[in-house]
Amino acid sequence: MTPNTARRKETSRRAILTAAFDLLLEVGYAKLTIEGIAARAGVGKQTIYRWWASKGTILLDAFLLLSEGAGEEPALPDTGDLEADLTLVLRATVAELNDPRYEPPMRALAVEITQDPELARAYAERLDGPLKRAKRRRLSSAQSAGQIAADVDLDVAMDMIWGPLLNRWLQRSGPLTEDYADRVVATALRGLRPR
Amino acid sequence: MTPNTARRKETSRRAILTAAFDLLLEVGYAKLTIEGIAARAGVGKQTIYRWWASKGTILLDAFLLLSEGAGEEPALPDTGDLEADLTLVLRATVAELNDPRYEPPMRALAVEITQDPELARAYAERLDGPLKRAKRRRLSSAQSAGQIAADVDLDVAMDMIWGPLLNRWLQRSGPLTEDYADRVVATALRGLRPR
Amino acid sequence: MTPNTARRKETSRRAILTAAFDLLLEVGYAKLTIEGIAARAGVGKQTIYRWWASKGTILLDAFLLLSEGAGEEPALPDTGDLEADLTLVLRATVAELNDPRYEPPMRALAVEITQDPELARAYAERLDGPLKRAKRRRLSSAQSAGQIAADVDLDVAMDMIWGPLLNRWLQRSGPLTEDYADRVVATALRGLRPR
Amino acid sequence: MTPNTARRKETSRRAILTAAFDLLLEVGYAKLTIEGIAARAGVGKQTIYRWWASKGTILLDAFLLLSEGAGEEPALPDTGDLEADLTLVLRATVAELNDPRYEPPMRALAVEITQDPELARAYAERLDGPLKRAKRRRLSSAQSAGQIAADVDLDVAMDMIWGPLLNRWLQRSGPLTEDYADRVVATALRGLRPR
DNA sequence: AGTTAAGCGAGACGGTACGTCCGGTCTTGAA
DNA sequence: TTCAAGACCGGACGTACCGTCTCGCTTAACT
Repeated sequence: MTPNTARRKETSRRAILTAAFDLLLEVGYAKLTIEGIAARAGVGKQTIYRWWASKGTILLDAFLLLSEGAGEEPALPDTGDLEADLTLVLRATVAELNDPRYEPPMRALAVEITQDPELARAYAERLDGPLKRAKRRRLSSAQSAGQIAADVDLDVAMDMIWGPLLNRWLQRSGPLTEDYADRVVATALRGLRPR
Repeated sequence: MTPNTARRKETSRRAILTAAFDLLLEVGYAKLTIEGIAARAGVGKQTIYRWWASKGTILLDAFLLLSEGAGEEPALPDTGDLEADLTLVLRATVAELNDPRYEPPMRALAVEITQDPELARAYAERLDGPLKRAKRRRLSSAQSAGQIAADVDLDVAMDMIWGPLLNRWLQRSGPLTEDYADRVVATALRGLRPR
Repeated sequence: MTPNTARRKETSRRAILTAAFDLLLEVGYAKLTIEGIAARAGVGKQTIYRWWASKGTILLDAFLLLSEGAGEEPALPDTGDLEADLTLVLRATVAELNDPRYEPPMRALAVEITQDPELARAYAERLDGPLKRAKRRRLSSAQSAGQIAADVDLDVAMDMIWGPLLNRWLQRSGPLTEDYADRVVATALRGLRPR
Repeated sequence: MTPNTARRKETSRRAILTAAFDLLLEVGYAKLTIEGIAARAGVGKQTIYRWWASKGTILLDAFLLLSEGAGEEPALPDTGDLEADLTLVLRATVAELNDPRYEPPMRALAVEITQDPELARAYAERLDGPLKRAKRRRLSSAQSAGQIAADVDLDVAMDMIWGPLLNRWLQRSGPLTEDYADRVVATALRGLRPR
């Protein structure tokens, strides 16, 4: 039943993931079809169905293909100035989310994740995990340096910094600008209460 | 081109929205089809296509049907204790997002919004707008009462309070519990920096 | 369940039958596909599946379309000379079975009939029936005229005259020539025994 | 190009032919696939493609496997009474054609022959040939004995005796009974004309 | 009150993609 | 070298829905 991974054709695998990515940019997610991917990749449909359970898992693998070979764990900048570092990072995130080359696949993946818990798990583990650990390391370093209170829950802190951005992007609840990123960082760090 | 609203059959409108809602719970969003809705509602497909532009707009109207007749603008509790009030409200939100009767349609709507800017606009205006205004009023009241610093950007504040929750729910990036809600409120209010 | 015949589109029906016939000649029966017929006819596949149960029934209808409007019952020539008439008719049959325009569809239909009793029934009733009655009428007339013994079973007689021809054609058990037709007629009429 | 027959594995050959025969009875000709035969025979698909050109040739070989070892040329009974002998033989043929164990494969082979002249040739030579020679010998013997007129064309005679039966079976143009067999023999022998 | 035209339920239609099945070829490793 | 196993490309299958299009019927609105 489970296919024999040893005999898998690597060229076909890459062709499929590349075709999926390219087509997504060309025709959009709504018109992205398995048949289209197979045709573009020069591959039988069965070869796709044999190795992937859904369009979402193809997208996830396509993303992973991009970072394949990168190898190393990613890291956030750590100049010692937390606010400056976060501002830099969030501005980069804003730029990426607005980039017409990355927005469509990311949005497509987000949509699939919303509907598929299993895919969400795989995403969390394979794509988001390394990034999340990098974020946590930076916050942890800031906490050690006394820039974040010792009793702050870093997981909540991460959600409070990146959540608003992602949410505004996903829900289109407002324009996604550098200015907005800056304000989020500033507000998250200083808190809402008067001092 | 635009059909004559005056002649519209109200019973069919309600039947369609109700059928859409019911089917969503029964078969899930992936298997929710226009044909299925029409059949369930005892209605011709054309009647649906005549009045709605997409599945997303049907879902939006279905939600609005629920709150139809409610009439009044919603309001958040205001006991004077901001943290207590927010905790209460976010716990309720958590409960709603976990409710098997509300989760599927909300998630479906979120998915459509992610992919359709026009629907996002309609959602922001008709469904989310009143709620957002209520949230803003409560924070504004807290600001007047000196519980929130005068120079805090209330829009960012709102995103920082509700964003993490929504994000965790949409992305399934972690369990959505009352405890999490409490920690978000507490962290948002006091900020991350040591005092 | 059963589609509404009243709303059936006659142009599509004819386009499908014509396309099936034409394709059969062009690509041969082995490569005749429903998809191909639909594409050639400019019709959705569903329209074919809605009205026909199998490729065989399409073929049968395509044949019937040819004789549509002919209206009248066919008749065999009756000059009073049975042997001459039969010889004429069998030679015509040989010519038809060898005609590259008629052989492929006839063979295809024969193949389908071999495998599908229900289709065989429909064929017997709608296509072969009128022809068989004509044959029987001619033999009956000969019997009345004293050219065939009164106690001969006309159904067996028919099979004995036309069966060898059809069989040789279907089974390709030998060349199908006018000479063969002549010999069959002669032998059938006079019997095998010496007189 | 042609594989080395010397190295051919006899067990696989028999397994394939047996599997084909068994599957034909189990699932019917329409669902008889090369893959299915290979799987049932415990054989790679390539092994089938290496040695057989088509499903029809497999069927033909499967039939030949049945009579393998029989070795001797078959012969029709020859009691001196032609009509009795033929009646006996045709009744046996009727029984065979109605036998649920033999009908499906014979019909399948007939279908393939209808569509494939090359297979028809092979069938005529290897399977039908011996039988036909036996029939011819019996008629020839009858002719020598004066039971068939000297100038009767024995090939036509054979077709006239066996053709109606085969035809009725293939075309399902009527019930295939012993009575019918008897009538065919009687009518063929005495001819249609009054004496 | 009678006529007209819209909305309506129904569902056939031309299409597109689905996910499956199988054909025929090719590759791998064991015998 | 043959073989069992099975991945591969290709392509047809029969199904499900899409969004459009008639078809009569019902039902307001406007003579």
